[in-house]
Amino acid sequence: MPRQKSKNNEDFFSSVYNVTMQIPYGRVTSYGAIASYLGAGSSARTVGWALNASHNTPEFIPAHRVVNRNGLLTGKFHFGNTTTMQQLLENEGIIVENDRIVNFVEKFWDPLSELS
DNA sequence: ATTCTGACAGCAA
DNA sequence: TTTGCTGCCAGAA
Repeated sequence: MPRQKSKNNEDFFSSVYNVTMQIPYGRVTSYGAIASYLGAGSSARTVGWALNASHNTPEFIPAHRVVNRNGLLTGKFHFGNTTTMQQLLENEGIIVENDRIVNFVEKFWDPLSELS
């Protein structure tokens, strides 16, 4: 049961990466869900900030599977081209329309429930 | 140490 | 329904 806020072997960033990398193929989650799972509560913004730095990590972070609570691809501008994120999602069988995941509820993957 | 900003979320108009 | 402001946490200058 992860509850350690600070003073952990893993930084907040690493924790975010760890959870994000565990998102199953063809599934998505939200910043708030990750923040909630990490115990950050309402620090969803920080999660996004961490993913922003994910480009600096040697590991591949499926950040395209992380969207806001509305299922909007708010971070698509950080993938170089605004179409990259959508392409990646559609490649995984996720329908994206108007920068929004259509069947977001079906594809939603909650670390709180799935990962415990 | 202080201030600003951010790939969010929630609520008020 | 859409727009805007506020709260939240962590990092960079």
